[in-house]
Amino acid sequence: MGRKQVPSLVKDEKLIQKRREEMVKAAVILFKDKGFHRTTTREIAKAAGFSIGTLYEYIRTKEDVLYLVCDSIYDEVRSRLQSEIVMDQPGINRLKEAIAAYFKVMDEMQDEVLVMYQEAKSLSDEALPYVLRKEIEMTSMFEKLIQRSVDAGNLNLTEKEVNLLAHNIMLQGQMWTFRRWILQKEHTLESYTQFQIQILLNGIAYDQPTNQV
Amino acid sequence: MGRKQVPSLVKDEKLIQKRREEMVKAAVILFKDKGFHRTTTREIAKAAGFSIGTLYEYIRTKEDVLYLVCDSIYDEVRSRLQSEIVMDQPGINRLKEAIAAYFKVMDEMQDEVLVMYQEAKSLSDEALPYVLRKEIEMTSMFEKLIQRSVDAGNLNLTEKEVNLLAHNIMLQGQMWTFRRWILQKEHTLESYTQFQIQILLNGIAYDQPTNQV
Amino acid sequence: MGRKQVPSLVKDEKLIQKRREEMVKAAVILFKDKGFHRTTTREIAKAAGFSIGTLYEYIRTKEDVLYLVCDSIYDEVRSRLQSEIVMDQPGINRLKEAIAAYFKVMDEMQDEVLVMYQEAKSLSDEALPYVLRKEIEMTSMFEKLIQRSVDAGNLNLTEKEVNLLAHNIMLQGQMWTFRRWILQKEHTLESYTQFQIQILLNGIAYDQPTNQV
Amino acid sequence: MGRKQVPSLVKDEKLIQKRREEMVKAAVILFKDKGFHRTTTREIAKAAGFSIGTLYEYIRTKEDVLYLVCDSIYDEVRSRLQSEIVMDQPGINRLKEAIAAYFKVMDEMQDEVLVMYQEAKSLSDEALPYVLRKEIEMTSMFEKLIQRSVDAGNLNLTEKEVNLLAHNIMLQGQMWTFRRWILQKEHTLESYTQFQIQILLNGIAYDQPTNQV
DNA sequence: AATGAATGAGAATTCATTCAT
DNA sequence: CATGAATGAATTCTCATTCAT
Repeated sequence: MGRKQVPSLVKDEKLIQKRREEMVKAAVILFKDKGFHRTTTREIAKAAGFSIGTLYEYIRTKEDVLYLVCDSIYDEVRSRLQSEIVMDQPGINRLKEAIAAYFKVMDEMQDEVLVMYQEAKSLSDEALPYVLRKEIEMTSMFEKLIQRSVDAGNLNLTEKEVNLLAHNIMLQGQMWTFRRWILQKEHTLESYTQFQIQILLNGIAYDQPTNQV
Repeated sequence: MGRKQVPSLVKDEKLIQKRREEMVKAAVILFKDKGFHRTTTREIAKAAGFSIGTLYEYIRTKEDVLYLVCDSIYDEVRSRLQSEIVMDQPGINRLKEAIAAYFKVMDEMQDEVLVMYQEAKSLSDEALPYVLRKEIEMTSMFEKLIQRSVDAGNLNLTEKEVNLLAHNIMLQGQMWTFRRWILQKEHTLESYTQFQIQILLNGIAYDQPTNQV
Repeated sequence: MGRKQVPSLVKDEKLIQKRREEMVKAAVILFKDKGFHRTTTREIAKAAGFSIGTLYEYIRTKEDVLYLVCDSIYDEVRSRLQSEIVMDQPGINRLKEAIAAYFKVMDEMQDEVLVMYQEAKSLSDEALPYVLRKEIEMTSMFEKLIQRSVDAGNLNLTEKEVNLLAHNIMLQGQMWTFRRWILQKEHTLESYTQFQIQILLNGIAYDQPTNQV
Repeated sequence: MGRKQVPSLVKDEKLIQKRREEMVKAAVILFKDKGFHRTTTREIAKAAGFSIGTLYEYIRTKEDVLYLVCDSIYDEVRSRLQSEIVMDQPGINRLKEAIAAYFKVMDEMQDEVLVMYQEAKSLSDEALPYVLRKEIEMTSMFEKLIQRSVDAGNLNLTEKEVNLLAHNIMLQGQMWTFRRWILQKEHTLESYTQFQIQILLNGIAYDQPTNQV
């Protein structure tokens, strides 16, 4: 639901999925290395293991590859996240765990995350909204988690503050990859996670006086 | 100090500076609109008001333009910041004022900031370090401010935490432009600033119980 | 007699004929719309109702389709013409009737005629003579009709003049389709036919003074 | 007046004209030989004596070349015609001379005429009207000549007949090139001209009884 | 210093044809 | 016989860069 249709000349749906996976996998590596614009369609085809003609049996334009890449990365992030997060129980600790899980996924998928956020801007006006929607969906996942703690009386936040907090979480996860060149020199994922959670939550939680997480 | 030399065929330094300013001004607008790769050197020259031949009298490659753009934006950010921040006196309030001033500058220079962070990755391995260094310098400006509060006993943070906090500040400023499509729909710069400062500081300041900024 | 052999991988002659008819029918529509070069073999196959693989079971190259199209149109023109023309009796009126019948067929088969004369030039040096021969055959049909009137003493023309007159008739029929964009705005088929016959014949017939047809 | 603007990146109008002439000259030869679609832009550039890059400094698309070719041929035809036709005096003989002059120009410019009428259909919907208008203009030149003889009482024709007669003349001129493969085997330009004029006029002129021209 | 015409390597995309299933 | 996925040569067009004037 809500996914942009990328037309293919090939009919076999299974095959389409398989080939596109190969294509996306190859493209991520290339995009990470050289960026979307400096990567040629021929390189993508070659790296994916098929001919340029075959590539174009599964997409319409080079930009389609970028869209598929972004789409696929979001799906992967979400799927990994869902397997790590238990959303059944409320509470600050659930939220903390979710944040940590999210940071972990960002850490594991650094290359993909980097590619997605660096190159998404090259999507056409038509494709971009689909990708932005996914970002909003992920953000609202955190909003819901935070809201639960608010509802449970563990946090005292207005709606706008909940929203902003969710954005902060999202961006701090991305920051770990964007600023890897400096952050990952000086911090481990664990220390980074610990401190960010502390900053995010301790200022706003009721049970403050003690500074521990 | 630490600026990459961009060679020019023209001798007159005054003229070089003038032409490059025109060129950068034109390029920022174009890059914001179409991105670095989709902007042609012809377009830059035309928008800057001179011929393609003249453009190449003042740069060596298209990438030089990007470097000059990034360089110039950093200088502008810093210069605006410095005129707003009083660094002579320590204290949490000074820090808060600095953060607010930084957010304000980011807000005023949204287009430029967007261009710089979106396109800097297209810089060559040779030019990139010069730009990253500027980012580090700006970050350490905040580090110093924070450190003063630590030294003055207003904050209790390890060196790594100071570093991370500075990064958080930097990124939150950028986030205001990156996520403008969603943030600026729901928040004003003032409310955004207020809340981010609250999150950043209240969790770590000694004088917590009261939730004011 | 005198038809170019287009090889097929399929043995069943009935089937070959059936498939080729489907293919030609589809191709005429496409060629009329987009021209031979802008029409793809895939489109032809699809419009004909079978797969690209099947198309190539019945032809060797795309040009074969064009040849089959031209060939088929000529056959259709001739067949329609023969059912309308009575060649048994001589006389000027027979000739006039034949011309009118020919113009009528051209009018009915406008699309096909247009395609044939516009695209025949794309035939290879090998195939072209077969098509030209058909044109010559049709021309000489008119030559024979005219010659009969000459032999019967109704017209006074040299052999070369008979030939040229036949060409004029042929071209005036085609002109009705070629220049449809202007002619068919200002004339009906009937008025066009009337006047052309008048021009063609009254100048050369013995019984001139009266200007009637 | 009424000419489609073909944009060029080059500013020097003189140069544009010169290069386009070279380009058209080269293209006519190639188009005659292989047709528009089978001729590549690289071939055109090479034959014109400049690089592919330079070619595209003077046109926007390949189709522009075709338009320039058609446009230039029409201009050439008209200019040659005007230098041969005296339009000051009326009379049947003036008309006959004009027809002969037109046939002569068609004969001299066979290659160009062939190219124009075979390939004009490949023009876009946007460019085609400009070319058709030229055809109409030429046709109405003959209309005017015929009308004069009508006005002078030498011919007795309705307006529609005048129009159709003009079309006949136009097409007979073109026919000399279209059907060159057969006509020019059996006729000289002179005999062709003589006979066509006789057919066209003798049937409609008042002074008929004697069949000579 | 300024200009802008010339260059050609390079990039995306198409499409006739083949061939394994 | 029928299918349609695979192929890659070929084509149009772009654009950073140069250099003669």
